[in-house]
Amino acid sequence: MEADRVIRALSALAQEHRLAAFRLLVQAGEQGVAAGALAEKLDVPPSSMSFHLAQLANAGLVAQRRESRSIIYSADYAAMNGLMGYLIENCCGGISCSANACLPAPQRKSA
Amino acid sequence: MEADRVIRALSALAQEHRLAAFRLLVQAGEQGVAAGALAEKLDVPPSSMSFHLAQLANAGLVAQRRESRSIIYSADYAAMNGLMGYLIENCCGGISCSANACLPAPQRKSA
DNA sequence: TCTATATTTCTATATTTATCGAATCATTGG
DNA sequence: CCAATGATTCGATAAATATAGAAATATAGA
Repeated sequence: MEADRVIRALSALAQEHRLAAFRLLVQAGEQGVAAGALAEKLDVPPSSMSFHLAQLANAGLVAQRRESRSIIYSADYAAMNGLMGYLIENCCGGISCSANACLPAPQRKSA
Repeated sequence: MEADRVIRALSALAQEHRLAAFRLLVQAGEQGVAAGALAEKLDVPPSSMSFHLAQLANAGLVAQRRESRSIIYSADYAAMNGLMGYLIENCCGGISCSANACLPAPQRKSA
């Protein structure tokens, strides 16, 4: 994942309603949630919700599909993993490490 | 980590110079990097750099310490892990999973 | 086709964020 | 104490983002 896309993904998630919407989608899984249902659940006007969902889509964090009159949004897990991979991949001076192990020696849990 | 703090952390990282600065700090480790050195490396005026570093600090992503006339910044790995943990912890409907395993069944690498 | 539903796009406005020179503050050495 | 260095704060402006009503678009059913 390249820097520009990472920034768009981080910007997309760095907003109250979008972070909440994304988490709902992550929990909903592939089945997804309709735009209107998200708007209602988050108590946001449809036009505002649409604006936010467009940002998440632009960042590649969510996919959308039409189902009858509804537009169903769903989380793109690969993009989420890619984002986290980008942050992880550059920690510890390039040495690969898991999310819970990239602490420098003196800060490890065991210390 | 609570939602408000997560949003501040994501906002802090969602900016070209700050993302670059944070990555330099992550790679530098505990030793850290002086504010002026970061400004020079990123080719950003000192006052702008200071503005950005203050945001990273406010989000809890970096620590700062004075060393003679310099202020040394260093990445807070615990905060970074906390942020990623927050994103991971809510994936897959609450079932705990690692960063590379939170794909729904039909989207797994093996499929 | 007409109407209702679901969502998006348009438009205007309010708010937040980024930029950077100048002034200020803190520390060190002479 | 004074001058030099490293960094931050102030202030003014530019740019990006958020908000939400109104209008437009797409689908479905009577």
